[in-house]
Amino acid sequence: MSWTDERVERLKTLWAEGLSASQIAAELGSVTRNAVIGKVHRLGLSGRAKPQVQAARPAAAAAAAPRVKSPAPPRPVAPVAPVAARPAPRTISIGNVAVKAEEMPETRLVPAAPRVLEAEAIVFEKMTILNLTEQTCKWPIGDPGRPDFFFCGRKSDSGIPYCAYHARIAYQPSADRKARDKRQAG
DNA sequence: CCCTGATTCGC
DNA sequence: GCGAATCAGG
Repeated sequence: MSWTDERVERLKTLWAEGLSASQIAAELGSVTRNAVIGKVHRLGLSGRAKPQVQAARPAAAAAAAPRVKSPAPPRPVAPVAPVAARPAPRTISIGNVAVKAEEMPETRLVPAAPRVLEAEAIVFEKMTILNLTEQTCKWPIGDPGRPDFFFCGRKSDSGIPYCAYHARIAYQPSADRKARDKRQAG
């Protein structure tokens, strides 16, 4: 695959939208982020409007993204294995306390503003599906199948599919679980 | 370790 | 022109 006019235009657009080189590489396919960066320099581009930083704050990043018109975003693919069986949490019980998803640390529900939803959906998909790795938290936020769905995305170490926060929820210590169950039972 | 863009230089 | 390797930084 080479830099056809079409792919160059796509590159310009995505770069202007603030996607990172690796995200653009994934979007275009058949190129590495190095190739993208090299091309960006040869084109004399450089310095995007709003750098997207990391994927850890999808709502904020998307809010900063330009509101571009775009075709309907492709449906997110079914989430990877560990996620599939787990419902998207709106509230989560920790002990006998229900925590709203909105209040979970460093997680955000996507604002419902329809006019920015299209741009957000694209960014989120890149940051969710394409950027999920062995060590990103796969706790789903929102409804899979909706364009504003995304994963928590924070770091998850040692082969655990969730970040430290969500791992605690997913894998409650037996003592805590027993205590909670006892309270609920009696 | 994860990621980012910048630069070099053999191809 | 291209992009892997490398560098420098968060």
